[in-house]
Amino acid sequence: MEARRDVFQAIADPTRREIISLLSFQPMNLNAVAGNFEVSRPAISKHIKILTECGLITIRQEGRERFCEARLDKLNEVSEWVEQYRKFWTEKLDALELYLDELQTQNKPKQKTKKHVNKKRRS
Amino acid sequence: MEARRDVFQAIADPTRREIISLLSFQPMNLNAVAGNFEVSRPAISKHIKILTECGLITIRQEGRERFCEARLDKLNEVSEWVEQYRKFWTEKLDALELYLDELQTQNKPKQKTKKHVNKKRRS
DNA sequence: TGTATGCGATACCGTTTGGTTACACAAATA
DNA sequence: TATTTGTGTAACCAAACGGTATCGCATACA
Repeated sequence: MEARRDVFQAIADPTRREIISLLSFQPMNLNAVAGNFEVSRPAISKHIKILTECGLITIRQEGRERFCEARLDKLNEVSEWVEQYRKFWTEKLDALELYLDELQTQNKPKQKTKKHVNKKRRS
Repeated sequence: MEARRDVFQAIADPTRREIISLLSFQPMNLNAVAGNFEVSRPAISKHIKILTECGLITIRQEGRERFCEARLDKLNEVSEWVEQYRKFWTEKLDALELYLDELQTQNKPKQKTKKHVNKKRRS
């Protein structure tokens, strides 16, 4: 079970993405994490190990319990890789979006975003 | 070789990420793509197939050649998934901000935060 | 027409993945 | 002290992965 271990490979598995989601709310010990899934506890333990190996979560030992905490800054690597291609899928609609943005700004000029909205972001 | 086939799994392989990079510059036929790698042509063919199956590239047949074109808008799925966690790694102030948001929510429960805070989620 | 090219498809192979059951063991609890 | 709880680990398994070599077959070209 030793191999290439990077963030891209770590988030490829849907169960691991769910674990990340869970832990983004609050740290949990391993059994608590496992309680949210159908699969066995050792299976989750392996996923946790993988996530730990690539730095997406850290373990804090506390007595016999091991609390897992999300370290989501490692996702920045994925973000940067993806974002370099954003221009390939936003370009066409940029004009429209700009128009909509300005419309919104005119209507509600007071609304502060405070969220680094990452400008273009279409679904 | 049939299985789960989604964008996350597709970009997990470094060779496939390189193929995406190549094709983001211009469409190329399959042999041209394969020419950029050490591995054999059938191996690249398989990668191309996987990328096609999850919509990251499209094939345009032209005589006996098959031109591969990147359809990077499919990366939006990855982008959206990652970006929902951005607040966990961008600025340290974000934690404070989240805290303040929740405080505000408690004080004025009517004010919608638009941040899906999602406390607990145990089953 | 004969030959070279571009590529799919198949068969095969070793390794990795994601899962299981079973056991071991320290820490917490009764 | 006896027992429950939280977890690691080992052994095992089927399937998927990433690769290869090879054959076949249109299409293009000499």
